[in-house]
Amino acid sequence: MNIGEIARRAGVSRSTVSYALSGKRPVSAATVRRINDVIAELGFRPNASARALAEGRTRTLGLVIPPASTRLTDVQLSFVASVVEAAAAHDHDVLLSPSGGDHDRSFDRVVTGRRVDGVILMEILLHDPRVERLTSTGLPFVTIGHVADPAASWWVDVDYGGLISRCVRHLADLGHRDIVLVNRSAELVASGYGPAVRATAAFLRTAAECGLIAHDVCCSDDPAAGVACFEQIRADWPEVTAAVTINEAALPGVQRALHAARLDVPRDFSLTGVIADRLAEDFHPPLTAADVPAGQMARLAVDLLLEQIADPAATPRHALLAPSITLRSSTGARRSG
Amino acid sequence: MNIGEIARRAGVSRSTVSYALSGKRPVSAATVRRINDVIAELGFRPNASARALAEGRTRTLGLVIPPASTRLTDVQLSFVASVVEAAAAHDHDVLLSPSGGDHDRSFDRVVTGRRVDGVILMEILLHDPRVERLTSTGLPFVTIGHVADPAASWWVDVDYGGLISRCVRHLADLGHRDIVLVNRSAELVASGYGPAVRATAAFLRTAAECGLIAHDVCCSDDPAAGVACFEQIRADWPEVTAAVTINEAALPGVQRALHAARLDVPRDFSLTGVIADRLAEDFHPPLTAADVPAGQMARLAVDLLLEQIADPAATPRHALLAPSITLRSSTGARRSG
DNA sequence: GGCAATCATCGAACCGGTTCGATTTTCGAG
DNA sequence: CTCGAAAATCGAACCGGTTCGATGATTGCC
Repeated sequence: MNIGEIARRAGVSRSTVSYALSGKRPVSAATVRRINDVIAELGFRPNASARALAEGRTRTLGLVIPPASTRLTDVQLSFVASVVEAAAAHDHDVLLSPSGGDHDRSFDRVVTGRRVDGVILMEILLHDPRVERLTSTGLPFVTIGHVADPAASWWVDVDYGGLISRCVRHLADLGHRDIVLVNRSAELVASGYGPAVRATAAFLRTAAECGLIAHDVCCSDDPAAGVACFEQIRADWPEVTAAVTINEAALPGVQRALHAARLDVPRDFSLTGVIADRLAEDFHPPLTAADVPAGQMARLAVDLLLEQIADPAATPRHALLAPSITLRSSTGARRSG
Repeated sequence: MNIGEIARRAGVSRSTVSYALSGKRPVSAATVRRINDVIAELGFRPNASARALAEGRTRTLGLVIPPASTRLTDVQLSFVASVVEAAAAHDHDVLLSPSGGDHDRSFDRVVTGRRVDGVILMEILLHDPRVERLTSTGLPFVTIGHVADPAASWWVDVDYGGLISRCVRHLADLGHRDIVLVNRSAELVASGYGPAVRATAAFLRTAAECGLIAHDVCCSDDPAAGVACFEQIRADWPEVTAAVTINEAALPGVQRALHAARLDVPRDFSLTGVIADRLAEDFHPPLTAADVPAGQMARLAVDLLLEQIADPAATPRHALLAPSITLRSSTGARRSG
């Protein structure tokens, strides 16, 4: 069923059907009704490829996700789902492309084949080759996380630095003197993953400002690493009384290690950081933490991208989200002694 | 940059460029080289929409996922990522469409707008309206999970029934007499979600065959529900010594409840079921469980779908996976007394 | 050397929409 | 009743590829 067939049965030209459906030119009420009747009877949906070809846009957004090998975290997952829903709300579809590093076919196809009108790039690095490729093709894109020159590009990010600073001050206020940052994996930090890098910087700076003794460790994104990491901390720095973390995936392991060491939270040890609400509430006890507002970020990213697609020459816009820290039960005053 | 421009610069016709690139007709070596030189210099990627329009296929697969509101589980997430990678390996892209129930715009657009060559449908129900819609449009599709008439359609599934049976027999062999099934949410069961329904049936049947006393409870997909559910089990049926579960999301809660009740696994209580390897190994102690092989299912689903797209009239094929149960440390003999 | 078979290439039609300029119809004002 | 403007509709071009039939250039064979 195509527009020509509809036109024939309704006794009008193809262009009239097109105008009747799009409303871009007036069509008499009688004709519109006749066309609608035919469509209602036969069921017609314009061919998306033909429309894309004619209009020069696909009404499709690309979403570049980390490859399957990199285990996706819970937050990333809900981000993906939210992007799809936000796009759907604007009558757009989402094409997925797993891409880690430099080149890969999927990313190529999506970017250069005009399959999408714009791209959302997850998990970018401070110096990301994909950002450069996108820039050189002129395809509109929004990054999750920002790059070296923030003013020149479109992005949405969480203010990891600010949040970590507030976590540190919170612990300082509670009297803690020796604290540790449980970061994400060493590879991510080494490759210049923004949140990890900025968290480290803010952590060390703020700790110094508050006169605290600060350590930081990297930890792979899985529970087993969390156990090992925490045991290492206890062994190397037994005087540490509080931890700040941005590593959600390691949390179950940290929980187990705390338990194995017979440390009560928050009586013996305080724990806080940037953790999705869901996970923070599932912890025992519930964690004082800053939420990662994945849904909100997804909607913002889609909005920004559509805005950029509508006017590619517009001045880049961005959003730095600073969710508030929710006080729950995992932080408490250091026990004197 | 389009094919006409390439043709002009290479001094040949558009069709010659097309044949040179596709190899569907012989082109002289000299001409091929000239065309390749021009392309190398200017960079050309055929417009995907134009190609789709001309060829009548999009080289894109649709993946219908549960909506964001239904929190996606870890397995589902890795399934999505694996589908995208498997499709990419065959030079296909993946279009995401969140859809729960009956109608929704995204599903409509994807299905009726000829945006995709075929569809993979996750989380189907025994009687699923979307299956009927797809059937009536004639669009090739593969379901994850199977419907009432398994022979008539293409699907990939895990043999939940068989696995649960084996779990029950395993517990019976260990001497357990009173066991419980921790199912997924009551809503899912009520709506006819295949794995939940088949797990229940197999659980009750096998328990009866083994002469066990069997209970089954539904549990929402989150840790808090897991705690509540387990406490309820202890209160209502204190004689229960082992549980079988297919609810991965509730596991952290079950763990907490076991701990709170001061029950040692497997000394005081045995726990098994269908649980992704990753999660089973993260549990403390590691769970004796059947893996949900999401990656394998994804690759199979993509293979079947491409096969069906290539020959829509082919006899439906399907795959019922029965992963083996990995013995770990969470099941043990019932203590007599 | 002439004729057929083969190879390389071209031009045109087609996929199914959108859009622009032109044409026909309708209607009100003079 | 006529004329002109506005409203409704039409036809054709276009988006950028693929594909088919036709044409011209080579080559092999007798």
